[in-house]
Amino acid sequence: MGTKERRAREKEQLRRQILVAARELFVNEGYENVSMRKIANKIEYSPTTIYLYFKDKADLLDSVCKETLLNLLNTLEQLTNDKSDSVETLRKSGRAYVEFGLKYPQDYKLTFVIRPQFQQGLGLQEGSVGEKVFNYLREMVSECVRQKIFRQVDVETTGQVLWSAVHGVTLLLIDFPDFPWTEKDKLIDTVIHTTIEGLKA
Amino acid sequence: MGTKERRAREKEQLRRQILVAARELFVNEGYENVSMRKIANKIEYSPTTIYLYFKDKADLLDSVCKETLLNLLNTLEQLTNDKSDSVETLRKSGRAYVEFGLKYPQDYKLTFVIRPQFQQGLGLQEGSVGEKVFNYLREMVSECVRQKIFRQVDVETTGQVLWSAVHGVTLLLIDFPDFPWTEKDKLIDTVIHTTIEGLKA
DNA sequence: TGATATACTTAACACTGTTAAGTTAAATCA
DNA sequence: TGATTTAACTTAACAGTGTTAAGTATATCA
Repeated sequence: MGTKERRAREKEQLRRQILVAARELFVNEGYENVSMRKIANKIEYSPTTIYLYFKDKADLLDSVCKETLLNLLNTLEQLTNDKSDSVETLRKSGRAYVEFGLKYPQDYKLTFVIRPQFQQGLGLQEGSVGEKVFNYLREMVSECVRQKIFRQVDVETTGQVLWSAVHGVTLLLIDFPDFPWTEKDKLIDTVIHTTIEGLKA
Repeated sequence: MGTKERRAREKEQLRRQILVAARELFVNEGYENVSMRKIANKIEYSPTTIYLYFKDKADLLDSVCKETLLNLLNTLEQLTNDKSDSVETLRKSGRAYVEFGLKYPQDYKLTFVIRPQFQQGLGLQEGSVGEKVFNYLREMVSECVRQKIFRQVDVETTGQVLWSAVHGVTLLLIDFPDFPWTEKDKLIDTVIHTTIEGLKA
C-alpha cells in the first residue's frame, strides 16, 4: 500500500521543482519581473497549479528565502570554530557572511530586503531559520564576551553592532557596484576589523 | 509677452504636483503598490499626462529619490560643524544620517535599496546629489584624518566603513521592526561609537 | 480669422496575480 | 470487475498593471 507514500513523494517533488524554478527566475530577473506564468512555463504546468503548492507569490518568495537562510546557516556552521581564538573565529564568520551575500547577491537582497517588504516582521521570529542564523552570531559573540575580550558585556548589543556592519557593507557593495569602492576585500576586512577593534577598545 | 514664462511656470507646477503625489503614495503604500493610475487620480489628470512629464515610472521614482537625497544633504549641512571637535561632528553626522533614515523609512529604502534595483548604478555617479552626500561624509572624515585622530590615513576606506555601519543599522531597524533590538537609541549610538573607536585604535 | 503648436485624453495592447468552475485520471470501495 | 469518490491539474475569467498611438480640444501666433 505504498501508493500514498509515492503520491506524497511526487507532490514533494513538484513542490521542489517549483521552488527551484522560482529561485532561478527570481535571482536572474528580479522578483518583480517574474510572473507566475513565467514560473509555470518553466516547469511546464499551468499557472494555477502553483497555487496548489503555495498560497501566493509572496509565500513562494518566503519559501525561497527560507532556503537561502538555511544555506547561509550551513555555510557559517561549516567554519572551523577555534575556541582558543574566538576573535579570529568571529572575524572569519563575518567574512563568510559578507562573502555569502556577494556570492548570491540576489538571494541576499531577496531575503534581507525584499521579503521584509512583503511579509512584514516575518523572517526573524522565534523558531525561524533567521533566528538560528542570529543565534549563531550570538554564540560567537558570547564566547568573546566570556573571555572578556570585548569592552561591552551586553551580548545582544554587541551582536547587533556586528550584524549592522556586515549587513551594511554587503548591501552597499551589492547595490552600488559602480561606486569607486576601495578594493573590495580590503573594505570588507577593514569593516570587520574596525568593528571588532571598536568593541574591544 | 510673459505668457511663455507663465506657461513654463504652470508646467513646472504640474510637474511638482505629480512629484508630491507620487512621493506621498510611494511612501504610504510602497512603490510596487502604487500605479500610474492612482497617481493620476490623486492629481485629477489622466494617467498618460504623467508620461508628458516623466519618461516612465522608474524615472518618477528617480526624481523622488533625488529630492530625498537633497533633503538628506540639507539635514546634514544644517548641523553645526565644530572644527575644533571633528570627531564629535562626525558622530553627530552619523546620528543625523540614521535618524533621517528612520524618520522617513520608506524614502530611505526607496533611495538606497529600491532605486538601485531599477536604475542600476545610478544615484551615486559623478555630479549627482548622491555623490554630494558622500562628499559631505568625506569632508568630515578627512578633517579627522588631518588631525591624525584615526589610525588609517586612507580617507576613502574610512568613509566607506562609516557609511557601511550607519547604512546597516538603519536598514536593519527599518526592515525588522519586530526583532528584539537593544533600545534603539542605544544601538545607534553604540554602532557609531564602536566604529569611530575602531578607526582610532 | 485661420494655421499651428501645446496640453491633455481616449482607447487599446499585452501583460499581471488570483479565483471559480470545469475536466481528467487515478484510487477506493462494492 | 464496475461505479463512485477523490485528487491533480487546467481553462476561462476578473480586475488590475505600465505604456503607446491616435485623437481632441484649447490657446498662441501670423
